[in-house]
Amino acid sequence: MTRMTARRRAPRRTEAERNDQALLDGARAVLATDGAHASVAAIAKRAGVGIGSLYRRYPTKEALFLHLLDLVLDQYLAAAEAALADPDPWSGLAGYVTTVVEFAGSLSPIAGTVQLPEAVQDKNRRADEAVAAVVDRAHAAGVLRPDATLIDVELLIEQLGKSPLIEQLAKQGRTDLQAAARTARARITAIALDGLRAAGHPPLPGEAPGPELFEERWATDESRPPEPS
Amino acid sequence: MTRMTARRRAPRRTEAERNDQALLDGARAVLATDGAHASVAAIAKRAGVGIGSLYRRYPTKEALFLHLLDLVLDQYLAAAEAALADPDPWSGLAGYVTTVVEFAGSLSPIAGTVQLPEAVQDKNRRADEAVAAVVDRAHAAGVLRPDATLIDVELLIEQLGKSPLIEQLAKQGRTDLQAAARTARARITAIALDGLRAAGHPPLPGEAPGPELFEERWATDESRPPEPS
DNA sequence: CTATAACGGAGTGAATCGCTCCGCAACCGC
DNA sequence: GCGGTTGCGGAGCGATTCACTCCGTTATAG
Repeated sequence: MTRMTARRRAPRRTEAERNDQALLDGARAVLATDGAHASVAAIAKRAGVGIGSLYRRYPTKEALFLHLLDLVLDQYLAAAEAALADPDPWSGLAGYVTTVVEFAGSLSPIAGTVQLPEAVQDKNRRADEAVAAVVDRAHAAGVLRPDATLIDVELLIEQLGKSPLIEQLAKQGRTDLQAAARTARARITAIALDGLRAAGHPPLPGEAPGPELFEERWATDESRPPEPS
Repeated sequence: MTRMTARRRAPRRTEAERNDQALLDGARAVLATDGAHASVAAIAKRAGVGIGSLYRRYPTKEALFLHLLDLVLDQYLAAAEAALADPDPWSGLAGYVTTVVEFAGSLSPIAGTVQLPEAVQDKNRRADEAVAAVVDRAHAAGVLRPDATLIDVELLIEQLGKSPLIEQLAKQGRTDLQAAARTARARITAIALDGLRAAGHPPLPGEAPGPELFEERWATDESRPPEPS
């Protein structure tokens, strides 16, 4: 092996970084529209990048998804911290929900398909704790309806994050209607938030959902069929 | 295979009808979980029916979907009429939403993929008129918040109808958690309905969504641009 | 018994997938 | 200039999956 005397200035570093960002953006967009069946070819084309370049940066499709997932978890964390920084417990929570709904859709398609490394699971846990703090504060301040649990809020976010309308319009290339579709979803989010606010609402039906609905979604350990080499 | 001596008068006709129903149920289930990529093999297996039997009844996969779509539109219509039959405008609307959310998810995957025959378009229009009447009555009675339009309500239904959680659990075969997931969604629907009720809510953000968001979704005639590659 | 009709599913060609491989261009130290 | 290195795009590969066909089997009717 030739030995690397010193780390030289990478020649086309800038283009590489730009490509990496484009790849991540493209992956997010294609994942949102095509779901779990998103193909690497579609991602590369969307990013304006060759397939070969994609595979130099990421050894596999799954690695790209995991990296993307990691970045999205950072967004979750940042949003939760911003919510806690808001002096008003309600507007903190409401802002968190509206923010997160905007980018939550990319994740769910790969929920059951990948095995999470320890670091990502950790980050996931930290994000959960942060949003739990936001919800707890809202509960303590009496601005969030008492019968709505943390799980309810998280499920609501996930439910609103994945918009069939936006996805279909994106798939049809109707970029002209995209903005209208996003404000339409913002209105629906506002409606849901009004229903989440403490008021004289009738009690919610059924049992409060348990945490297992969330926890077991990413755990693929035993549910994943063993892969023989 | 085992000889069916015990079953005496089991004419093939009955089995055929039973198969047809099983096929439709299976198609609905698989469409809900696999989306537009649902395969005929999966549908047949889910229905416990051979592929050959499927293709004797329906000349093509699309024909099966269209038949299913027709039946679902009947459900929409029936739900809207039941809502109008309810003497209380609010509980009529609320019941409509909760009912429709249960089965709305099956449709959206095939929204942009098929060309609708005239009869189905007609039925679609009639269903739209019926739900418009439900919403109008609620508006007139002052029980529905005035700034929420018919389109808002329809989009809300579509948004809640497609549940990533339920779909993923179904895909993983976690039938044990399915019931919990459904009640969880019912709670979220209840929250949204509380936010839809007339009260001192702050005004909804943005412009009210126009009808084009809905109308142009099924129209595949010329709106579909020839796919450039 | 034979004839008929509905059955299930292996098989088929086409399409698509993740991924590899390689020729080419941009940039480096000299 | 020049050789060497690095990143680039995409044709092509084997594997997989798709919608659909075809046919041998099986239960009922006459």
